Amino acid sequence: MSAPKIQTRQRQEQITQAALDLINDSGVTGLSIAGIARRVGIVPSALYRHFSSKDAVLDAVLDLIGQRLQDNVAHVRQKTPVPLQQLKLLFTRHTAMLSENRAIPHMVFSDAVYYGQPGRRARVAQIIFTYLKEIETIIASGRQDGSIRMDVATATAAVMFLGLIMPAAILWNVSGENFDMATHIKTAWPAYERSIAAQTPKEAL
Amino acid sequence: MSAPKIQTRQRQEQITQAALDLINDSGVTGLSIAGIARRVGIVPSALYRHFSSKDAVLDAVLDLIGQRLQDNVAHVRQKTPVPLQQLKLLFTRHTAMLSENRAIPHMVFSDAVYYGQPGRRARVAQIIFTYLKEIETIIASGRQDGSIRMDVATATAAVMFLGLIMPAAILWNVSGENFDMATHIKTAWPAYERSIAAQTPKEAL
DNA sequence: AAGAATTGTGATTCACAATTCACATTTTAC
DNA sequence: GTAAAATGTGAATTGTGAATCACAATTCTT
Repeated sequence: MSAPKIQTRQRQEQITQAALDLINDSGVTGLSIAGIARRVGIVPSALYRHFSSKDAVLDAVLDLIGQRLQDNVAHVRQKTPVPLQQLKLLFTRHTAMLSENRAIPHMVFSDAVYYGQPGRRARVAQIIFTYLKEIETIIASGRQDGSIRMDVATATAAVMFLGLIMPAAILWNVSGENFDMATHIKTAWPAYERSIAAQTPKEAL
Repeated sequence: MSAPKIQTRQRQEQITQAALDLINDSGVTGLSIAGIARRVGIVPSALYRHFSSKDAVLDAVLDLIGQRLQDNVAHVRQKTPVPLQQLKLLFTRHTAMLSENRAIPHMVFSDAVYYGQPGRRARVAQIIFTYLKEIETIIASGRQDGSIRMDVATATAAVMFLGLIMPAAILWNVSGENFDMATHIKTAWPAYERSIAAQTPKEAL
C-alpha cells in the first residue's frame, strides 16, 4: 500500500512540522528519519525525495522556529501600540508558546546546533539576535515616548527580557510541567517593569 | 601496553571529570564511552569496571555539577555577609563558571535529561531547585535586614536572578563566545538590583 | 609467596539509524 | 495518450557506539 503522492513543497512542510512535533515528544536525539517518515505516512527512503539529508531537515525546523518567533512579535505589534504592553503581551505569548513547544529550547540548546553542521550555530545566533533586535526596537520606542527609562541600555533591557522567559521555560520543563507559569508572569512582570520603566505606572496591571 | 591500575574510587573521579571535559568539548551527544576511555588512558571496556553503564557516568557528571554549584554558593557566603553583595558575587562567579563550562547548560538542557533514564529529570530538578533555594535564603536574609523589598516574592526574585545568568550563557555560547559578559554584568546588575532592592543603594557599585 | 580480588585488554556481538539504489507507480507536460 | 519527471517502496549497505566476555596482568591479603 503506497502513500499518495504529494508535491515536494507540501511534503517539505509536513516533514518539517512532523520533525518539530517529534522533537517536542522525544527531543533532538529522538529525532530520526524513520520517526519522521512514520508520522508523515511515508517510508523512510521517500523522505530523501524532499530533503537531501537529516541535517537539511534540522535546518528547516530552525527556520520554522525563527518564523514562529517573528510571528509572535508581529502579532503583538498589531495588538497594541503601547511599548510596555507590547512587551508584557510578548512575555505571556512567548511563555505560552514554550509550554506547548519544548522543541524550541531543545533546539536552541541542542548539541546538533553547536557541534553539528558548521554554520548551524550561526543560524541559531541569527534567529536569537533577530528576535532580540525586535525587542530592542520596542524598548527604543518606549524610550522615545518616555515610558522607559534611559539609564538602562536597550540591549541590556532586552537580554533581561529574555531572562524573564528562559528560566521559566527551564523550570517548567525540568519540574515535569509543574512550575506555575501564571504566577511567574504575574509576579515577575511588575519587578521587570520596575527595573526598566520610567516610573511605577498605575494602570499597567 | 597496559594502563596502570588505579583504584576504582579514583578512576571514577577521573572518568567523571573526563566526561565533563568531553561534554565541554563535544556536547552530550559527543560523549562516548570510547572518548572518555581515551582521555583517561584506558580501553573502553575497562570503563565498565568502574561504572555499570553510560547512564551511570551521566549521573555522576550531574552530581559533579550540582557539587560545583553548591561550592559556589558556599564560597560566596564565606566571602561577605551582605546579601546583595553575595548575590552580585554569585552572579559574577556563576557567569565565569559558565564561560568555562558549557557542559553545565548542555547537561541541563540535554535530551538525555528529559528522555533518558527516568528519574534523571527529577535529579536535575533537584539540583536546580536546591540552588534556587540557596538564592532564596540569601534573599530572605536581605529582607530581614531591610535591604531587599518585601513586595517581590522571594521565589520570583530568585527565578529572576537565574534570568540574569541564563540568557547570558546562551548568548555567549551561540555567538561563538563573542557576547560581552563583563558589560552584561555591569549593566544588568544595577537593573536587577533596582527591581528587588529596598531603595537605590549608593555604595553597592 | 600463594591465592583471591581487582583492574586492564582485545575481540566480538547487538541494535539502531542514515543513506543509497533499483524498481514501481503516479502525475505532469506536450 | 505517451513519454518524461516526480514521488513512493523495500531491500541492502554502511557506520557507530554500547555492552559483554574470556583471558591477562597487577595488587592485595594473609
